[in-house]
Amino acid sequence: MQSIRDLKANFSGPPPSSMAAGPDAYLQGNLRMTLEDPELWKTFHEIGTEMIITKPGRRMFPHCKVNLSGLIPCAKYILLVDMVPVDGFRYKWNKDKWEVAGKAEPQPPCRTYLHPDSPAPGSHWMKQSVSFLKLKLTNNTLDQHGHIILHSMHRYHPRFHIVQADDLFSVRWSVFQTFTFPETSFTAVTAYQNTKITKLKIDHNPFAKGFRDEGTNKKRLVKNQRSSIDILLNFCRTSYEGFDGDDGDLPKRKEANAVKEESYSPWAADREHGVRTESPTETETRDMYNTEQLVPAPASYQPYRFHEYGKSPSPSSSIGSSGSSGRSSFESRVPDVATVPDHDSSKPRAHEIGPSSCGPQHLPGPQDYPGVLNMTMAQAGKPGVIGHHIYSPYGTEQPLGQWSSPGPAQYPPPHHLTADYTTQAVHHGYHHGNMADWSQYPLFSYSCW
DNA sequence: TCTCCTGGCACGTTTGAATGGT
DNA sequence: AACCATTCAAACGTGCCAGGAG
Repeated sequence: MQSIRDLKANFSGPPPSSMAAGPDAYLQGNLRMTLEDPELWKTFHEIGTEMIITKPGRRMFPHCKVNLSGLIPCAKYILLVDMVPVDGFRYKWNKDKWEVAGKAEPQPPCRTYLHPDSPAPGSHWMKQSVSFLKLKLTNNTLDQHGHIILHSMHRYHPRFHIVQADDLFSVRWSVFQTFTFPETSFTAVTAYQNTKITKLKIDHNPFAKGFRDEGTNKKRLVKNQRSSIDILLNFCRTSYEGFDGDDGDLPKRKEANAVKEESYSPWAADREHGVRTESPTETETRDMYNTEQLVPAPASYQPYRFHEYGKSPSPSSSIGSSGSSGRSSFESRVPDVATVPDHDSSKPRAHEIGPSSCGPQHLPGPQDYPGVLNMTMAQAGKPGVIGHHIYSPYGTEQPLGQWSSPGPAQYPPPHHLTADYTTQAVHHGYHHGNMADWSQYPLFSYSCW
C-alpha cells in the first residue's frame, strides 16, 4: 500500500534515459479533452447534481460525453472512467440544502468503467465524441455486472482516464492521462432529494418525457402539481419570478434561468457570498487528487495544469465565475514524456513490433512523477472473471485523509482537482483483440496501494 | 418520528427483428 | 440477391410512490 506521495518520492529520481526526447519528441502534442454539453452539466451543477443509484444499476444523466484531440491517430488507446469521492463525508438533504451528516462510509469496491470501444486508435476517439452513456451506477456492493458501486448520500466526481495501450494487458505499463471536470461532480442518491433536480432531469432526459407537464399523463400531473411543484413554489417563491404555479409548463429557457437565479445549490450560495468555502478536509482532499489533471469549470475554461505538488486552485476560482464557452475543456500543455522502466528495456518497443506503423506510440506523460500501475489480472483472458487491480489514489486502506472525521460544514463546493499521474510506458507486441465485451464486467476493481 | 431504501408501476424511448418495396 | 424503409413488439430507461427497515 502506497500513497501517491510515496510513489512520487520513489520515482522522483532522474528520469530514465529512455525518457529523453528522442523519437518521442514529436509526440508531445497537446492532449485535449472537452466535455460535451457543459451548459447542461453546469445547470445541474449549480443546483447540485444528483445521480440515482439503484441495485440493478442506473445510468447517469446527464451522461458523460467527451471530445478528444491530440491523440496519436494510429496509436491505440483505452478510455476509462471511475468515480472518486469528493470528500470524506456523508450528506443529508435538509429542507433545501445539503448538509454534512457524518463521516463517509467505508469505500465500496472501486471499479472502473471501460469504454466499450476500447482499445481503439486515436483517430477513432477523435473523429467523434466519446459517450459513456451505458455507464451505470449502483449501490449494490455485491454487484456482478461491473457497474460502478457508490454509496448513497455521498459525493463523487467522475474521472476520465486515457491510456495508450494496445490492450488491457499492457495498460499496466502504459501512461495514464487523467481528466476531471468539476461540473460533473454529483451526489449519489437512491431517490431525488432536490425537486429542482428532478424537474431538470424530467425536462432534459428523453426517457422521462412521460413526467413532463405537457398535457399527457394528466393523472400523474395532478399529483405532481400538488407535490413537487407546490414544494418548488414554496422553495422558490421569492426568486422564481415568472412561475405562476398554474400548470408548470414553462419554456425551458425561462425555467433554466429561474433555476440559475436561485441559490439552493450550496456552492452556488457560496459563490454568491463570495466566500471560499471548503470542506473541512479540503487539504487532505487536495492531496488525494493531486495527480489528476483538472479540467476547469466553465468559469474560465482556460487550459490549466498544476505542476506544483500539493497545491490546487481554489474551488471558487474557476467554478461558476461566468463565461460560457461551448465546452468545458482541458488541454495538456506540458508535454508528458512516457518512460520505459529499466527492467523492461530489453523488451521490444511498440514502434518496433507493435501493430502500428506510425512511429513510437508513447503517450506524452509528465516526467516528474511517474507512478506504477498496480494492476493485476486474475485469470487473464477470461472476460468476466478478470480481477484487475488498478492504480487508485484512494481507498479504504490508504491514509490520505479522505475519511477523516467530519466537521461542522455546509455542503462544500466542488473541489478542483489537479495534475495527472502517469505510469511508465512499455508497449508489448501482443494483442488481445477488442475489449468491448469486457466493459460489462468489473474490469478494474481497485486495489488500493 | 424521521431518514433512507426498495420494488412495483406507468409511460416513453430505444433497439432489433420481420416485412415489404425497389 | 442486395439494399433500403417501414412497422412493431420487446427491452430498456425514467420518475413516482407506497411501504418497509433501521
